[in-house]
Amino acid sequence: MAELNDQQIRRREELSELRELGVDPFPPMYDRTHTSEEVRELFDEEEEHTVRVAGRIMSMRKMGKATFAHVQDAAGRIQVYLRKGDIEQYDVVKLLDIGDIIGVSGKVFKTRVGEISVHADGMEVLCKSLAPIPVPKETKDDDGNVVIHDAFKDKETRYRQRYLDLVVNHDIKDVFVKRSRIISAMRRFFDDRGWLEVETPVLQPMYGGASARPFVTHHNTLDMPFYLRIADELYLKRLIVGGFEGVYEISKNFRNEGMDRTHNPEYTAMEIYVAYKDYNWMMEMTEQCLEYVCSEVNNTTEVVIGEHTINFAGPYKRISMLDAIGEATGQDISSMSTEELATFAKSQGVEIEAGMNRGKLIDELFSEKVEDSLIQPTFITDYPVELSPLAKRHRDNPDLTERFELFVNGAELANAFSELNDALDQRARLEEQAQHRADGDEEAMVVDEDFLHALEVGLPPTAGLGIGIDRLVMLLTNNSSIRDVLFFPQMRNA
RNA sequence: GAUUCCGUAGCUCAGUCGGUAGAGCAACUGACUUUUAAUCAGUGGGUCGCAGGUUCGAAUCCUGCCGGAAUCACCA
Repeated sequence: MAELNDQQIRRREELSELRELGVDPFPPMYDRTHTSEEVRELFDEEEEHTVRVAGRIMSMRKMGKATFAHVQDAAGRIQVYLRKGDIEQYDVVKLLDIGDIIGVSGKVFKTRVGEISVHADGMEVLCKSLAPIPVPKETKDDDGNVVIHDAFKDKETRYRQRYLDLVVNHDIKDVFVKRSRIISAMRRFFDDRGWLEVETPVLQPMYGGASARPFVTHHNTLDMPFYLRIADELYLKRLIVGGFEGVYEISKNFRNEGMDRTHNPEYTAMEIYVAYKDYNWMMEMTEQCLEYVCSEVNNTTEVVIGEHTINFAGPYKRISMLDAIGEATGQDISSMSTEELATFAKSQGVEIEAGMNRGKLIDELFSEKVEDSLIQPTFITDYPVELSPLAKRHRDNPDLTERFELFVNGAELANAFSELNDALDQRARLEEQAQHRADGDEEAMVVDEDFLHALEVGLPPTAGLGIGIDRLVMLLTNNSSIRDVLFFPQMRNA
């Protein structure tokens, strides 16, 4: 442990002094009757109310024989008034610090300046805080807005010590509460339709369902490698093979790739598979789901992000990938040869590398020319087959797949397709992936024989959808960094 | 991976032209029984991210490294 600073030393001394006064600085429980919010609601000029509140001291004004302190609980803050004579051992009050957790019993009253407070007749230390916390102070300006002085805003410390961030910057709790509500609203939406929430392996002997590099670990007893899942797609489809007709999983996935403001090595995805449905049906379901979730958590389908107001009310614009590129470039690329496409892509500012296939070129063109402009929710449909090894070929064009991605605010939010259930086609496509892998593409998929066997047993027509939960939370809470919607974002060792 | 910026007391920050470290809050001592950025008087607290270099002298200039942020690239 690092050397103690003067404040840590002092607090340890106070701990001993408390014990000498016969005070247990870490008692096992406190019988709280009201939250800070309930106390404020309870106040009545006519009738006197007695309450027991508890929380962390966030500010303190000691005045010799009386002390005012603000105590913070999950609901907010309440001022307590501790006066010598009213409290059995006022010496204990003198030993209190900002950060200590206390319980206070007493009568609810209003101070001279009108703040509802608790006039203590008893005070118990519930946890002596041994490490000082940042102490921003709040004032109100002439318009009544809260002004925070010396805010605790160092991003690194806030991410590394999120508990401090949550204590001090209590507003940020709202983001995480909303995150929780988003997930539970989505869960409610699926449960109401009779689809089953399931759990599939995080540790997988063979990874699949996406193109990404995995984290590898090792099982000692079995003496074999395991991979942390990059997706749960192949397991969920096995469950549809098994006869479930609607399954979903809210899944932590792990991808051993770059980190930036939209990527964290572990992140949350929701994947759902529904039998006898196709991607057209899935687009409607996605619209309904997002509209529902958004209005449940924000009481409106509109979200303001930067300079844009995004509306999650359906229906969303639908346009095929090739048409979207056509609109953006004024050029119909659907009948171009791969060579023509490469030349055209280059003319549009795409960096061309040797070995880029038709699908890759189209994808690059799309990223370069279209993606950023997709602000309102937009379904981009019918991706090239090379880009979509797990998606069913399009009913009208075997070079394309029945796939869509949903773009919002210039970024991908969801990915879905009519699932490929032709086992022989799936084998051919995975073998092609394996060839890419052999050629050095570390993100290409591997051939999963058991998954192929499941398809041979038979997967009914099925629609599947994946939604990036972190990105959805970012959109609905107006945050531009994934780190701001994760309690504990991954950080390099300090 | 590239570029730019940042790293000084527990927190927020200042530190000029290179001359040996400052403020507010927090802490400590004293006064104060309705304060609320409490007030008043006083005190202590620093490996200036780390390691080198230049210099009589480095928080300051140079190089490398560590950590962070932003932008870009990569990532269907």
